[in-house]
Amino acid sequence: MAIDPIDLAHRLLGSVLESRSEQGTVRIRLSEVEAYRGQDDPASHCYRGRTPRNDVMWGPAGHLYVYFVYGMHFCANVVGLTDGVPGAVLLRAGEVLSGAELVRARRPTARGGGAVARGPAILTSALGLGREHNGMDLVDPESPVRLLAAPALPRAQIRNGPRVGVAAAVEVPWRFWIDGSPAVSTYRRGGRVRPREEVV
DNA sequence: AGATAGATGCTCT
DNA sequence: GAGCATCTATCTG
Repeated sequence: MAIDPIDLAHRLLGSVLESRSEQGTVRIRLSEVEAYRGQDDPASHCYRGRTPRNDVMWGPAGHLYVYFVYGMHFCANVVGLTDGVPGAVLLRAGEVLSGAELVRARRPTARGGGAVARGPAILTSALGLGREHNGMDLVDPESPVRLLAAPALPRAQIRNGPRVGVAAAVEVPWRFWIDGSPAVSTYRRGGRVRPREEVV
């Protein structure tokens, strides 16, 4: 199977991600995603070639790519690629359809009270995903984490704009979200803010 | 609303 | 050693 990350991003919007564990089941309807594609995309983890971390992004498609960032957060992607060009779609936000209580317990301080998961690290922890889920097949019915595909949304309901939180290629408009959804992360420009130089 | 600082550790150069 | 596909609390207007 081959699917371009941009097409995958469209298809993911409105789809439901289900995560089962001993603690319970959480279902989240995706409302915001962000596409990354290829070794010529400076913002992609694949920019400098294949490494142990980004290995999953080379396929197969439909698997989960989970990575650790900023020393404390995990982010989750769905792998999508064409013709050996690696890629993935970052899951940024969604509405909690079931398991809101568990979501609250997993991240008590997050805004939204368990009804929404705004922000990739919040969404990932809401689903209880970590290192051990990296590479899982989301299409396998036996998998504890599954993607329940929904009919494609009408294009008119989909908006797109610049990516969030990346220092390179910010202008690439590959962030997609459902128009009017309450579960969309607030835009923040990428890269750390440099401290002002001392004036002598 | 917007800006900022701090938390914290993996990954690659 | 530098740089992160971030979040939250705590300011300032």
